[in-house]
Amino acid sequence: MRSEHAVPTMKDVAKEAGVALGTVSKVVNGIPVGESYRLRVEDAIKKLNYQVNSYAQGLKASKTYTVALLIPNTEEPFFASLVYYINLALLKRKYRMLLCSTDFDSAQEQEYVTMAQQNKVDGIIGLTYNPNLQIEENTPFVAIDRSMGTKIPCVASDNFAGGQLAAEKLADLGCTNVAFLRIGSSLDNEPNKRKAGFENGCLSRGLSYEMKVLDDGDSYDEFEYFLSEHIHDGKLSFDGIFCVTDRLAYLIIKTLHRLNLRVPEDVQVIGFDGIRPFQGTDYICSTIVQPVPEIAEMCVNLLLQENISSKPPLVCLPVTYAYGGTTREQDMRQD
Amino acid sequence: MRSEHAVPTMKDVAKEAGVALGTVSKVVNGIPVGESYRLRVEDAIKKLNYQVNSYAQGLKASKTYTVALLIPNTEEPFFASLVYYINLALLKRKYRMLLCSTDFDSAQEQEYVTMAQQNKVDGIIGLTYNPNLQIEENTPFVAIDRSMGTKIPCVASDNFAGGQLAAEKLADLGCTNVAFLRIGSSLDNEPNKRKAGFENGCLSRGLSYEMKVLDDGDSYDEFEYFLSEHIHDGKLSFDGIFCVTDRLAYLIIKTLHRLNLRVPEDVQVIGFDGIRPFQGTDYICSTIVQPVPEIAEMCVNLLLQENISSKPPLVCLPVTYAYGGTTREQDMRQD
DNA sequence: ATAATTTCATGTAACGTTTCATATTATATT
DNA sequence: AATATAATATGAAACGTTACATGAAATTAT
Repeated sequence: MRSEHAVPTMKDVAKEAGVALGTVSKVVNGIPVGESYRLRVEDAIKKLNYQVNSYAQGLKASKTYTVALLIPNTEEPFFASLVYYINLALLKRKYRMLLCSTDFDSAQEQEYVTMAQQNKVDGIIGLTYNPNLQIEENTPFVAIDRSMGTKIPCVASDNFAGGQLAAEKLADLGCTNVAFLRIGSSLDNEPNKRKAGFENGCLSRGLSYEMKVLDDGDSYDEFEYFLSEHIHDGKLSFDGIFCVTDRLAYLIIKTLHRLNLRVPEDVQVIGFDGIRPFQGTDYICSTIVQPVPEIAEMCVNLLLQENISSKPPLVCLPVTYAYGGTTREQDMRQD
Repeated sequence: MRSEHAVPTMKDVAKEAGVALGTVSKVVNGIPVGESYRLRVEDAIKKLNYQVNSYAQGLKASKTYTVALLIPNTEEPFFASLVYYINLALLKRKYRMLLCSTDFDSAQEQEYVTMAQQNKVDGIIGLTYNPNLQIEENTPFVAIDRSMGTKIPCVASDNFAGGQLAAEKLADLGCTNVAFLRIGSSLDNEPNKRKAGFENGCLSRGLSYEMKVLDDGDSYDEFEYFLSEHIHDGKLSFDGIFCVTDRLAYLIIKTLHRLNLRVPEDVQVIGFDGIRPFQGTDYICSTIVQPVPEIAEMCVNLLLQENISSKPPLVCLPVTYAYGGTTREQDMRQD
């Protein structure tokens, strides 16, 4: 006994329309077919409410139309934004996304790469921290923010230029004595170029600067010590701070308030990423904005394009500066 | 000519191990098989680096092990959190997620439901706003935050209790004259019960209260007018405000600052959702926290469970209160 | 009017699994 | 020792699609 809700197949459509199986396939795939045949098939499709079975297609084509995205989590705003735009770029091309959140865990990253290959994804986009991730030769891979050898293209913001831009902005805003604060992975990744860019900018603009760089395991408290050591008579010796991320900037601003320093009156702060709370129009702090939609589009483009020969090893996309209340451009304008 | 990188199939494994196809299938699926056979197959699998083709499995089983998630976007913190935990709950069960961001657009919601069914997903979890969404009978569906008829289970926080809790907290914190602010869809959805709960709490605690409810299309500015109308001699007539979401609370707090009112000194504010900026430990405001991990787990459970008979029409999960700097529990403790 | 050519629908094979009826081997029973 | 029974490996069929070789019909050329 056939189930009452048996899902119709091409065979059913062919029988209903009185045509051959192959003809139905052609109509479904938009391949030209005699007018009368097309109409009959289209009617039958509507009548039976037929929908193609993408699994059978996938089996036949040995293509899955699925791309895995490896990302530490999907809650931090920058990652959430990447997830959103990459998913969008994939859906636009009729691809779907297998979302793998790795929680910054190397073992889990490897596990997901293996799993992704088991699920026979057509490719992987990865923002990963595992320095010796094993990727199968025949699985297309695009990395975000970290070069993983010449065979794998890497997409990132122009982090060096971003660091430089931050220094230049602080100089334009009247700073003379600035600090660079960083916490996070010391892997050789693209975001770590922000430091060199900032240094470069400080030198070319004659800013005196100090660096405080913490590692992944270090305690955030060291920043508080660092800052309080630079307070004399209630005044901070820096008039500008560049934080490696908006996240850090957010925490530093809180710390500065605890230390009875006002932002931006006593010290101006610039972050990096371009986070806007609740998808609003305002940035959480003055910041160097990463072009997330463009990064997403570029990743998907590189991953799915066929002409492998032309894949560049590193694509750096331009960043911009945005005011977010923690700098003093108003004062500048009043001049 | 066979490609050099031909992907190995069960057939290849069977030949390599010198056993039948069905035996390989059993080993792969963990079905007991003679010791010597198992070992030979396992060796062959390792040697050929065989991985099952989930598309062939899907075709045979007419199961896709894919669940579509319909959600307005993946960037707003509450949604991002749902995406994260639902994805996690699905991966735990070897399911994958087809992420569909609808941008609050009814037409797009319908489009995605249709597309999800074309992709032959095993079910759909949806946080949707389209009041007359067409869902196929045989596609399992679980709704979040909005009842969609008796056949479709709905999972939500206990919004009524949350509203009540907010009123009680404000009363405990010494408020006597409070306001409820809401903006958003006027659909008959679960979150809109926060208002009734709050009202109920105010009545039982003898708080005098006022409500300002705006619709989706309305301008946020009306809140600013509303608040400024209640300022006399620089003092706000409310000493407590309950905002329907943390997002609104965030905006209202900014507005209060613009109106030269201090939070929590002049007026205490409680939000709803439990948003923590940058996945930190601190909440963005004092708030009623939604149990997102539990909501996610419940959705997946309900969607994938076989015994259809026992599906409850509405599951309300308990909320909690969390301090987030915009209320004055310190003052209470100092008593 | 017949032959040559083009056009296009047909239907079978194949994609890589799982399942199930059958065949084979090992074990227990008389 | 010979048969009955249990245990288990085998391999063909089927899932729904696409691609391709085949053949039928229509068109053009002679």
